[in-house]
Amino acid sequence: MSSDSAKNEAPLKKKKGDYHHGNLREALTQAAIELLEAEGTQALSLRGVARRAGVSQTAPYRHFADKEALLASVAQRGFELLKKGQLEALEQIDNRAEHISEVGKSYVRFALAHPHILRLMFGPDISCKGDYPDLQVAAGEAFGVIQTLVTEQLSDSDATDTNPMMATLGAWSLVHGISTLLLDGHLKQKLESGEVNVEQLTEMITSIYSRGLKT
Amino acid sequence: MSSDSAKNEAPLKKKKGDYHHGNLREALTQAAIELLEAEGTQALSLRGVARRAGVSQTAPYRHFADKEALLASVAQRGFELLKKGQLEALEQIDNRAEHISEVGKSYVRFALAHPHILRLMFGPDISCKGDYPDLQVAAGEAFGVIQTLVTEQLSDSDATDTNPMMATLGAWSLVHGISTLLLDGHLKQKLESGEVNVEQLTEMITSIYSRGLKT
DNA sequence: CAAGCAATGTTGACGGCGTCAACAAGAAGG
DNA sequence: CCTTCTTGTTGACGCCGTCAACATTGCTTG
Repeated sequence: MSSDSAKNEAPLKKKKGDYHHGNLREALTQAAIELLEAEGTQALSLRGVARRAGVSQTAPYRHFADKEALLASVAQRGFELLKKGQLEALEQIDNRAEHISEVGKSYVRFALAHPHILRLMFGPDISCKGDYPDLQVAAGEAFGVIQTLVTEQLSDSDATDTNPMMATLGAWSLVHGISTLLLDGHLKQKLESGEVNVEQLTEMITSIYSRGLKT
Repeated sequence: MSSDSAKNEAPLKKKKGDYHHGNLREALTQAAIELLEAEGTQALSLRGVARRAGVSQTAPYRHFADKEALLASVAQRGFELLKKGQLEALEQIDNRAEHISEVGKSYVRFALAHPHILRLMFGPDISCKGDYPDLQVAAGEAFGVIQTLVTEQLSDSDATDTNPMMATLGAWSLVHGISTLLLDGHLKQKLESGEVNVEQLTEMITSIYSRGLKT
């Protein structure tokens, strides 16, 4: 979005001696993402985030109601990034029939690239997602990408008795299930036994589902 | 395994004045399950578990290396319970073609009945599952049930080019994805918009996948 | 049956955490 | 310049997981 201009109006690190930071909310979110990707959810503390941003332990409370609110901000970034990845993956494929597999693979790719963020986006660390409207909007938009694809695929086929929303939820469940099982290490050993890599697995599985949509 | 005999050799609550408990490992696991189901992972503390079992805060360390080891014990129970539910669901259905949907529904039922335990079973709270052999065995057995079903279904059809292991992983991903998305509240609002309940959704989606297996 | 030893439970302490109340420094507007 | 609001700091509280040191109990072996 915004590249740093010459004036440097939004410092991400506080300069020593400055009492006011200038853009602490953004800096905290960024610091949280970095710590999260490096250490995981368990190791992510509000105090640690504050330290990394160079402020005192209670400074975050001027910008976030509590730790969960900061996590929600991170999760929102996650959904935005996920949507972006999906759209980019789609741009490169013309054949409509391959769209579902392609967006599935980009979903899995995102999960493997940002495991901790994905868990934050979906897990229980943010107990009530309804409390964060921005987060809900971002999540809804990412879902919308899948929804469009599945609906297209259905209208291309002759399966008029299949509810588009239900079919979408199925596709989402499928790629989400692959992703979370992968992250938690439940698929790794089984993949090795079949000499198949993750991309191939995703391709196979989404194909099976996609085939089921056409009848 | 061992049922309590007349002698009551395994008290689950320590009697006041008894220095030794007799079966603290079991009692702690049970206490952890109760607290988990009542309050969720976030609120589950080792000290709280010890309090509920009526022992001091460090007593658990005689039976578990650390908090994670206790959680692993709970997760193991979860897998055993899941497998049991799946087998029971299967017993009641003769028609082989309905088996996948049926075990899928029992998986989702388990998830809704024990959300916190399911998250423990799969989530990152137990960081390295390989460290707990009993847990891995239990997880493997629950997976085995799905594997048997999918392999049966494949051999009933004429799809000889589909790898049974990959098809199994797909089925697992599907029901696992439905379950976790449900738990985290991502499907609820979408279900309402389509006036469909959870059982129906699971039925529809597993049917789509199952159909894809037959071609 | 007694002595000793291993197993099991307790007490007290340490540092880290999330969060709150009280205070301080700077910015903004008259 | 003086007031007032925003933003950041200090210090404290009660939790947490975990460790070391100690106490109690029950089993084993002579």
